[in-house]
Amino acid sequence: MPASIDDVAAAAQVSTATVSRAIRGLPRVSPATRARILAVAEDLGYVASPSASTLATGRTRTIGVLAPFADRWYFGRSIEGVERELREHSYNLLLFSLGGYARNREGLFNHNLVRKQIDALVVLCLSLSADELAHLHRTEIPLVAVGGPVAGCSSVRIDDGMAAEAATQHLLDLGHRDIGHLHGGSEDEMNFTVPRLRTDGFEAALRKSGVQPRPEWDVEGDYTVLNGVRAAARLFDGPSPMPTAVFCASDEMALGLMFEAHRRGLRVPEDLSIVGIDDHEFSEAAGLTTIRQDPTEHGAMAAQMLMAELAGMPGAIRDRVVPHRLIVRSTTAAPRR
Amino acid sequence: MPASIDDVAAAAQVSTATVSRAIRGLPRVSPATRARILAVAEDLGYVASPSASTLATGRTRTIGVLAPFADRWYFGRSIEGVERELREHSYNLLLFSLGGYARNREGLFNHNLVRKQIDALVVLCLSLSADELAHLHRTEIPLVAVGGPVAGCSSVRIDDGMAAEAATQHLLDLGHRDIGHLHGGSEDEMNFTVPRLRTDGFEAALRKSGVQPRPEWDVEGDYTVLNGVRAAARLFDGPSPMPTAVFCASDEMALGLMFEAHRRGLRVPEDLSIVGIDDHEFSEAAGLTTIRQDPTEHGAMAAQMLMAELAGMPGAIRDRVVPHRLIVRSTTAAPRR
DNA sequence: ATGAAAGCGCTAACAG
DNA sequence: CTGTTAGCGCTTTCAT
Repeated sequence: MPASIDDVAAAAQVSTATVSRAIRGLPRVSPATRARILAVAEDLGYVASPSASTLATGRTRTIGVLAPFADRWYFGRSIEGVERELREHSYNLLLFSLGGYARNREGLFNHNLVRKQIDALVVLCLSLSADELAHLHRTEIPLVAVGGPVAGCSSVRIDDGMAAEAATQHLLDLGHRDIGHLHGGSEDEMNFTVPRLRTDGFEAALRKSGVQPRPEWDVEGDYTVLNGVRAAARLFDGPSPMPTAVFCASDEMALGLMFEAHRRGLRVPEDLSIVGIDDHEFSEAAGLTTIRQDPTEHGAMAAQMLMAELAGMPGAIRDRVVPHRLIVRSTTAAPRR
Repeated sequence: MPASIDDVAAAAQVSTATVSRAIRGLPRVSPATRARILAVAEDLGYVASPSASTLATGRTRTIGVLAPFADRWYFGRSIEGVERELREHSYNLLLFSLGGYARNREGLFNHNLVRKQIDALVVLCLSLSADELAHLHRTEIPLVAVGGPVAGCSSVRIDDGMAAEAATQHLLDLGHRDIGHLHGGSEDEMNFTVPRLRTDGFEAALRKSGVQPRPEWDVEGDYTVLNGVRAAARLFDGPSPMPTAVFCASDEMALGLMFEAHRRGLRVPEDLSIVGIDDHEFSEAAGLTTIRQDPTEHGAMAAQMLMAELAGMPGAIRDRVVPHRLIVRSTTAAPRR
C-alpha cells in the first residue's frame, strides 16, 4: 500500500490540510513545516492519488487527443508535439484513436467526455458534428482542432488551399502546362475538408494561369504511399499522353508515385516532375520537392493554448494559421519539350 | 452539471447501491428495477464518474503505454494495436512518450505509476532498470514489453537474431559474399538490445558460410531513413570496393540506402542488392525485400495478455516470440560477376 | 432484492 | 500559519 496523505500528516505531526498545501506549494505554510513535510513525504514515497484529487477538484490534469489513426505521419508527429508540451506542465495524455473506423466514434463523446476524464481535448484531422460540438460545449471542455479548419471551433493548421496553390504554381513557374493531379478522396477522410481545400488550391492555380485541368490526369487516392503507387499505375496505364508533372496532395502519395515511376524506368524530374505537400519524414531522404508543414509544432501549439486556457487566461484559444513553405529539392525541373 | 448516481437513484426511487449494481450488470437486482434504472440513467445521460469509481475500487480501467517516441513506424503501429484491443474492453490508453530523451524517464515511474493512474503497463522497445522493475513489482502493476526481450519481464517480439540471420542468409543464398552491414548504434537506443541481436544474427549467418565480415563495409546508423542515406554516402564514398549487397538492420535505413543508391545512378538490385527488416509501411511500395514483423499484432497481443491478467487469469502474461517471415520483392538478386 | 452507511484519499472553506 | 470539517461520487459490506 502506498503512503496516503494521512500517513504523511501523522509522521510530520500536522494536519492533512497542511500537508496538502505544503505539497502543492500553496502559501500559508511556514518554511520550516513545509520542509519537514516535504522530507517526510519524500521518504515515505508519497504521491497524491490522482483519482482522489480529481474527485475533490474536478480537474484531471490529463488532456485527450482524438485521432483517426495513431500510426501515420501527421498524427504521430502531432501527438508527439502535444506530449512534449504536456510534459512541461505535468499533464498526461489520454489517446483516443479511431483506428480508421468512423464507427469507433460512437459513444466516445458521451462516455469519455461527459464525465471528466479529461480537462481538454485536441482533435486531429477530424470534423465534429453539431451534436459532438454541443456535447463538448455543455461539459465546458476546451477544445482545439489540429490539421485543418473545423466549423465551430478554433484550430491550428496551415492554409491548405494556399499550400496546394503554391505547389502547383511552382510547377507552372517551371513551365509545366500538362499537370496531373493525385488527390485525396472527398468522403473517406471522416468528413474532413482538407482534401477538398487542396484540390481547390490546385485548380485555382491552374485557372489563374489559364490552364485547363485534364480529367484523364486526375486520379483519386487516399493519402497513403500504397495508394500513390496504385494511382500512379492508373495514370501511367491510361490511354492519354502523360503529363509532364504531377501535383500530389500528400507526400506519401508523391513518394508512391516516385517509386512507381522509377520502377517503370521513368526519370524524375527529367521525364516527370513531382511535387507534394507535407514534408513527410521520408521526403528529404527521397529528395522530394514539397510544401513543408510541421505537425509537431501544430500539436505543441494546440497544447499550449489549452494549457493557457486551463490556467485561467480566457481567450488563449484562437485560430492559428501557421505559415507553410516551399522546399525545392530534386524532383522538379522544367519540362523537356 | 452531469447527473450523478444520486440523481438516478432519486429519479428511479431506489438507493444508490441498487443503481450501482444495475448499471454494472451485477446480480441481485430484479429485472424490473434494473430496466427502470437503466431507462432513467439513459435519459439523464448518466455515466459513472471514473475518478469516483477509481477511488472506490482502485481500478482505473486505463492502461499505460510507454514509448521512446510516438512518431515512428514501430511505435505508432504497436500503439494502434494496443488501442484496438483496449477498445474491445472499454479500457483507456494513457500514452507516455519520452520524445527521444532518456531524461524524460526520470520520475515517470514514481509519479505516474506508484499511484494508480493505470492498471497495467506496456513498454515499447525500452529496457527497464532494476529499480524501475522493482517499482512496478511493488505496485503490482502487470507489465509486458513489446519489441524486444527485456530482462525481468515477459515480452512479445520476433526473434531478432534469427530474423537478421534469415535476411543475411537470403543474400548468401543468392550467391553474395561481399555483404555490407548497416546497423543500429549500440548505446543510443536507450539501452535496448535489439540492435545487438540483429548484428549478432548477421555475423552468425556470415560465419556459418565461412564469410568474413569486412569492417570497411560496416556502417552505424540510428534506424532512421535520413541516417540510412548518410550511412549510404559513407559506404559509397569509402576507399574500398563496394559490396554487392547490404543487409540493413531496419527497413528505414534500407530505404535511405535505396534513395542514395538511386541518386548515384546505381541500379538496385543489378548493381546492389538490399534487404531490410521490418516490412515498414513504405517497403511494399518501394519493392524492398525484407523480413516482416507486425507491430500492430504485437501491441494487440500484449494488451490481450494484460486484459486477461486483470480479468483474473493468473499466468496470462508470458513470453511470446512471434514468427517473422522473409518477403522477397525486387531489391535482391544474384550478384552480377 | 434492496437499503444504510462507512469508507476510498484528497481539497476547500472556515475557524482560530 | 495551522487545524476541523464537509464533501467529491462511487462501491461495498452488512442488514433487512
